[in-house]
Amino acid sequence: MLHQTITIKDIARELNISVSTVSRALRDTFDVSLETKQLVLEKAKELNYKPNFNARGLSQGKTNNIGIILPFITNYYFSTVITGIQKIAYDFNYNIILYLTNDSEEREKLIMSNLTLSGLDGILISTCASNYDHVHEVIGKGIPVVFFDRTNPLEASKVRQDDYNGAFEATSHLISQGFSEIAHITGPQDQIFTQNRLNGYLNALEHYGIPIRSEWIVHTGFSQECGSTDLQSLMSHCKKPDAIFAVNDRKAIGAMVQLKKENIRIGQDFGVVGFTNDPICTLITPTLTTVSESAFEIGRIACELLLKHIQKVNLPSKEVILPGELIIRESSMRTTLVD
Amino acid sequence: MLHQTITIKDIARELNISVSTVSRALRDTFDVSLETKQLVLEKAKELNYKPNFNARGLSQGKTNNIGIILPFITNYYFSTVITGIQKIAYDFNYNIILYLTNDSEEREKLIMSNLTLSGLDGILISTCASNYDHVHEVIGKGIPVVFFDRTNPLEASKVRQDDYNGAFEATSHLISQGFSEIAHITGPQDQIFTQNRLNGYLNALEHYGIPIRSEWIVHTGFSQECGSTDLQSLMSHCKKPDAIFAVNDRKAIGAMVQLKKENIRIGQDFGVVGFTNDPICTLITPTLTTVSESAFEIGRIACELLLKHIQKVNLPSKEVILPGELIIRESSMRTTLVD
DNA sequence: TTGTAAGCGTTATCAC
DNA sequence: GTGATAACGCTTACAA
Repeated sequence: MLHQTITIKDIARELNISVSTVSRALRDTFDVSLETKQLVLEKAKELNYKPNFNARGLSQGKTNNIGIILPFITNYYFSTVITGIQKIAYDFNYNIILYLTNDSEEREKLIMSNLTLSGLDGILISTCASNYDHVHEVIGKGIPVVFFDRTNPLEASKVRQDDYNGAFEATSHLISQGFSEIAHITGPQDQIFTQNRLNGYLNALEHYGIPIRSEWIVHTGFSQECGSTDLQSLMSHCKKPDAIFAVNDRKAIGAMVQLKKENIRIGQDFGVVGFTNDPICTLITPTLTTVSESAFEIGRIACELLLKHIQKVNLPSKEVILPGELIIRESSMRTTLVD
Repeated sequence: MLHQTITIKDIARELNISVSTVSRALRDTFDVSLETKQLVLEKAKELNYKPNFNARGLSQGKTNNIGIILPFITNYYFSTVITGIQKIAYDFNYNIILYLTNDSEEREKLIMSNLTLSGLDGILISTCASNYDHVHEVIGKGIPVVFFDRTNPLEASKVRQDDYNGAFEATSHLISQGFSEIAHITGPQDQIFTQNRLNGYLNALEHYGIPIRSEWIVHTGFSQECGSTDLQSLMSHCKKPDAIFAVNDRKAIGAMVQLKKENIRIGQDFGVVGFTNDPICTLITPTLTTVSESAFEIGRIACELLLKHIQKVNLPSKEVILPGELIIRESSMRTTLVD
């Protein structure tokens, strides 16, 4: 009795009707009598019938699987996005299949090219790549793709936060607190969201008539460790900054760790602002000012959009930009009481 | 040309051979000549052939998909476990499909019963349930299941950390630091890992001849907020503890937040130890003493074990217990310099 | 070593 | 409304 699964054939046989009728009844099509439909559903329940998705997929050309491709899941932002995606997917009876690129462009391309495309109805991707042939190929095969978080110049649907305005507000806030030597520590230059945050920073400085110093813009990685080393290298210049705007909270925290080591009073003497609103912001001392990203919403909206594309083949692509919100905490307040 | 996919038929036609030969060549079976194999592989590459996993799954009765069922992914521990699982799965050409239960037993059962079992070769689960009929049903159908993290009394393969010893060491450490009024804040009583940590705590007290006070054992939820409220309620007793061992780092941190509010000096006057070794432990002030869990390893080993079960039908089940390691930081050190 | 044909569980296209 | 039957792409006896 091991591995013996119930199929529509079994239902058909027991009910003395044809498989096509059973199939129709189960799918609730219009051309089946209410009576037989009842009978079939009852019998299906009785036998504990579960549809075989491989067979269904093979004959319909769809699978109810969507792929998620992203760099990591071990941070607040991405894991929350996935939770949002999962919610919608689950509600609409889609499975999500997870692929991690480790922020490696090579790996991302490998995954995409090996992708069992026949097994995926659509793809949600936060790309770490700097060119997009591999995405083109997939789109060319008619598989809908929706980008989230990290964006790109392709003609495709995208869901992301408003990086430019968030960065503009963050920088403006530092200026309003009286900081004027503001550095920016960020990630690789080839990411568009990185560029947007940089532009927000630059335009805020410009807007307030503060000179821009290119040596105060540091491009390294996204990790906390990079935040620490970035700060170190900034402090080695003869002219030192009195505040930093970091591309994300992890780097901001890395910088704070280093500032503490150098006995610089965060808030009072040195302003720090991050980006993301990782829950950790409220746990560290001092608490970290940041720009909130609606991670769950981004996941939710991206998934909804993808499902629409899956349902309707030539749906025009669409870009959704969610506003962030500046959340002011101790790390940027001159009046903070550091404990 | 949209959605037009290359099948083995195309390869067969172009090469003037039969589909079965193509199939054999692609699967690298022994009964095909080296020559034709070469030809087929070349042509496959040329046409950019990608196998259809639905078809393959349907005919072989396997899918190369494994399901992961767990409460959340938005914390360090689970997201790291998944990363470990993903690594192995990817290396062996398996996809992982993610299901989140939100720590709801009802939801877990719903997911399991709706599971497109035909679409899954095996399941990795961190169950939040207190009875296991739903798991039995799946195992009964011959789908291999490996439990990770949270354990249970079923006859099945399991991979988990050594909760008992970790808790024993954590508590012993507090005692060795001179704390003697040690409370334990933990999760729901029906989880076995919770019970194990509780037992470790109890036996350590016993071992050092310290009386056990049942009012100092608080069962609530696993969240940080619960940690704060637990501490509050402990401090409302006339006899107050001078240390806590928390079931996880989140609750420990919640307790620390509350201790700070009450102006109690953590480390010097009040010892705190957590469990997990979330990276946040090193970022908060004071840094948090904890028991490390090998999250990535647990994922890796669980996945390897599952793949073995998938390959070999009647592999005897096996329980792997990974040791934790006490990591001593400021929160439990009487000599700590709190900044 | 290769080819033929049946079969995996569904859905879809016809007839009736 | 219902029932044959072909098809989806692949694997796998069995034959040659």
